[in-house]
Amino acid sequence: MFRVDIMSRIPVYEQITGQFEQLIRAGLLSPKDKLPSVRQLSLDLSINPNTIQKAFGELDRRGLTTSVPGKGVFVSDEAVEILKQRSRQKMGDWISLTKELMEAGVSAKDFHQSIDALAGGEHDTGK
Amino acid sequence: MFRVDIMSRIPVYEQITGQFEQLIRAGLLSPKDKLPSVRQLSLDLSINPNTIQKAFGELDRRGLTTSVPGKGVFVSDEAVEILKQRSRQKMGDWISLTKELMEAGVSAKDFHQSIDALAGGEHDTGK
Amino acid sequence: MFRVDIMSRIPVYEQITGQFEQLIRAGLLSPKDKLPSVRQLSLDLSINPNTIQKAFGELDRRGLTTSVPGKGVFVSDEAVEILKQRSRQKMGDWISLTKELMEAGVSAKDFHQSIDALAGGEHDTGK
Amino acid sequence: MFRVDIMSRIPVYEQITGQFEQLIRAGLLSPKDKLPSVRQLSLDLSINPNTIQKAFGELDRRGLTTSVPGKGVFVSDEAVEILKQRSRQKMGDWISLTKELMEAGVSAKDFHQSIDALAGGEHDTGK
DNA sequence: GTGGTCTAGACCACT
DNA sequence: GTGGTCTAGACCACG
Repeated sequence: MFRVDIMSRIPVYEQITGQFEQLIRAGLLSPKDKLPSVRQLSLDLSINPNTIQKAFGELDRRGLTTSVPGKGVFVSDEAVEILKQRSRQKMGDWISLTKELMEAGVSAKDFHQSIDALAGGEHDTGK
Repeated sequence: MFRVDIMSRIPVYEQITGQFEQLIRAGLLSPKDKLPSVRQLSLDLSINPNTIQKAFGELDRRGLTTSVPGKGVFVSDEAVEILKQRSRQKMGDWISLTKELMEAGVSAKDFHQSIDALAGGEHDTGK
Repeated sequence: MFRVDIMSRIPVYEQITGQFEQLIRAGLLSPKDKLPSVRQLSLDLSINPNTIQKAFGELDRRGLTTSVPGKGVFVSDEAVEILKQRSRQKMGDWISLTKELMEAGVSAKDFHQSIDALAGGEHDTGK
Repeated sequence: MFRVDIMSRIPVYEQITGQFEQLIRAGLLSPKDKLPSVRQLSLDLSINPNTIQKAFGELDRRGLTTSVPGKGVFVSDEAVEILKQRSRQKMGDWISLTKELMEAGVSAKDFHQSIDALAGGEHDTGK
């Protein structure tokens, strides 16, 4: 279920937090669900427990999880809302940036092509 | 040649820097060309000299112009290159951000629609 | 805590930014610390709020502070690192320039004397 | 008399102008003296004539030489004065930079050591 | 209360 | 004439 690439440039703990966020967004992990224990995940991924701990700390700091000492780490009630909120924020940033680039001369066509390229070319250019 | 909208929510001095950047990008203003004087532009646009000064200071800071006290403000030799460089940078940011949003579940179709909306609405949404 | 010399030929706003940089370098002002408000500092130094504003804008531009409208101006998390980075950069420039001057015939002895002169005279030579 | 390093990062034409400046500074080349011809220098250094031409163009642009079509390139009367002027300018820059670094916490001792290192250690630290 | 922007009018140093 | 700085006083949006 989890994949961690030791060789990647992006920190391992971020790879972990990222995947948990995906699971929550997809509804595979819901509020009050329990995350795997630090020890267990550490063994499964062959990753230093400290790194797992750091990832969990990040999730906590972002309000996505709640740590209950002695019991485990649980998805917070507001997790879904927080993720939505963050997406809205980023979408706002994306719109601002797109506007700026348009003023700098980038055409709508350029954007459409880039998007198709990023999406894996599952959309034909003819529109 | 210049248009300033005093009612816009975007600061007047930014409107001015923006238009000068456009002129340089379009080649209507080339390296070593002289910009209008602070006082002259102030009169033409009915804008306080201080505001023009702030705009020119911005252009200077960005390396697009060189101010020579007592002589005037001139387009720098590197202006065009700097603008290109900045566009490249921003395009890179845009791609990263788009990728992130795709991972968060935004579909290619959503992006295509947003782009068409942004390309269609020429005027400021602000105010 | 602050001293501003209105008679100095170096602009007041630069004197202010300089002193804040000193405070940060000395650790008397740490990341997330709040700077005095524009109005308060304006009263304390008997300096026009606009001038303080300009100084704060400079600090912001340099990444040393973060302005939060309605709340205040705060030392940024990266401030210390930025100052260190800038010193490294300037030291590199200094070495290049010194090499160049040596090639142009300036002797090591000349440099030693200049340094002692600069280190001895604490006050501004200006005016 | 001339040495050009093809592998160096600094452009060949700059290496050439640099060496001519040295000769003028040292008095080995005086006002009204004739520089070697483009063809001759090209053969001696095994360098493309265009590169030599570019170097000579630079010297002309800087006012150090005067090209007389059909006769040759001659050291200008003002060459020595221009070089002195440039050194004064650079020395001013050096002083400003040194002051700045001192304010940023670099001690006089640090500077003395750097200078000795750059000069090749021909000056003992004991002072 | 905070920071941010703008106007009006003034002075300086430099060319 | 030019750019650069400063003062005085005002208004806005935000928290």
